[in-house]
Amino acid sequence: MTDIKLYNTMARAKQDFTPIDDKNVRMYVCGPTVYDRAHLGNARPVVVFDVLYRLLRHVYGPDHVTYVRNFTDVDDKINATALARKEAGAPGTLEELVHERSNETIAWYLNDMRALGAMDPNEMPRATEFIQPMIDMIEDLIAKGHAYPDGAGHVLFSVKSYEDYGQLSGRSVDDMIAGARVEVADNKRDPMDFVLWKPSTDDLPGWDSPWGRGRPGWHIECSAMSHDLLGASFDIHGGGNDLQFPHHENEIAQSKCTHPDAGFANYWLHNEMLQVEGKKMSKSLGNFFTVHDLLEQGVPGEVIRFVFLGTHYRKPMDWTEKKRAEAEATLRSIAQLFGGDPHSREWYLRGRGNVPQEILDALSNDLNTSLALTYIRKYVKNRELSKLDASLRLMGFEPEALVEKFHGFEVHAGDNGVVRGVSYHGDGSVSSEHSEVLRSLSAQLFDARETAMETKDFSEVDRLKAALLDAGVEVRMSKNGVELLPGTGFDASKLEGLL
RNA sequence: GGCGAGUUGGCGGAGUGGUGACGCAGCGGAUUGCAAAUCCGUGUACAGGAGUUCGAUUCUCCUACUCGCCUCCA
Repeated sequence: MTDIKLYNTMARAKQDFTPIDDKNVRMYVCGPTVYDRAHLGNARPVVVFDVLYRLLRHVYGPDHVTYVRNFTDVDDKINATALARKEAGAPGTLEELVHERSNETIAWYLNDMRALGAMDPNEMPRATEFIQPMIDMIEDLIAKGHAYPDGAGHVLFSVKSYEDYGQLSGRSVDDMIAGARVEVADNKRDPMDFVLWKPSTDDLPGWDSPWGRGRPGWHIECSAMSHDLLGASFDIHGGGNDLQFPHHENEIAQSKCTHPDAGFANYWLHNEMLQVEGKKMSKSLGNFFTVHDLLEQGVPGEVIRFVFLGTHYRKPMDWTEKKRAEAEATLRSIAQLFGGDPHSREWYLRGRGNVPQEILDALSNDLNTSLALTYIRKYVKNRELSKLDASLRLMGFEPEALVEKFHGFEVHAGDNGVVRGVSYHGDGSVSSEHSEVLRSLSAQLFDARETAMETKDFSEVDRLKAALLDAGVEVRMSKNGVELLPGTGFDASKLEGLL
């Protein structure tokens, strides 16, 4: 069995991964707050942990891994949208409108993430479905002396009651107070105490609780949901490193205090943040965009995934136009390898090959996806289709989809000594009308070239070629034939009048 | 101010106690009517300083710089 090594934030070291139960490897990843479209940064942990999920399934078996990723659907921004809709005259109660907004953004999220090749987790719990377990947990924390109500509808967690508080993020409560950037509130016994439950006004969603009508704080949901779905002890807990503090620290405090004898999560994995052209993505810098924006612009999800996997998950990843273009070129070459020559399709017929050990070794070494992609490039270069196919699949790329999306459209005109004619491969991205034009042009260019080879007058050939290039069509000629490949900048209108 | 991460060739990006991937770009060549594509070849890189060592880019310390978190945030 492949030995997996993972960098455990808790230990600040790469460790051998040993699951609690190798028949049920359990992973929890903090999911999105579903108030709007997922931005590109939201997609990084999804892709990172999707690779880990696939690796775990490969190593332990697809039926022996449980992956849970939550949706946070208790949030003021969701409420604000719902309230605005209600005020604009939308039918339904506020609760219904909140639920409607969450449903809407969850559907967007799943569509976008699937476009990136991310598998759906086994469970995708919503915070609003786990209010009672949260209330139960809060009551238990109060009973054990780790939390206290303030009498005004809040319940707070007492960080001083948990001596290991700060272990994950390497901070001490005293240091943080010294940093003096903590919110001062007179209902807190300690400035670092955080909210488990807070009151809701009438215009906010709320649930009845022993402390009055209210809603849960942010951190308690993950403690409650992971416990319900994975148990008091599970293997991996993941998320972006911005969640390390305070979110994960607080989760640990809540869960460990509720279940003092359990280990909660054994391995804590954190991905680094994403940047755009060297800068943090932010609305004020004008470099903020969603996954959906990119997809709409015609950037295939596979390209986004490929770019993401090119950088190790624990390093900041810079999304740049140049990387986008390089990834697209690489995927195109893969597609042409699989789809270009019918003879190469024997890879379909031979069945699935084994994943090369070097790929497994790379991924098992704390998800060295960048190194794995290096091997993938090597397989492309050496035309090792079986290895390439198996490796791509493990990393979440479907060769069939790559062929369909990136092989694009090409026209061959030529003479193979037996048959003289025109063939083409299309994926529907070029209309049939345009494909007819291209087919005619390819035949015309081939004939013109044959003539020119005898007369040595290449003016007509050059005229056609220049016009095709201008229209965004790549032209490849040899004595065997002509290939026309419309590229991303293909403009069919520029071909009018050539025929 | 506190905590943490990082600094590898033109760019991106792995990795290692013993001359150092890979991709892109560049350069040279083959090929091509010219190109494109392809193929072959090609690179005085490991922030600076000190230390450990037979030997460090890889380990330790210091300095500089960059970035993140500390507030909703993946």
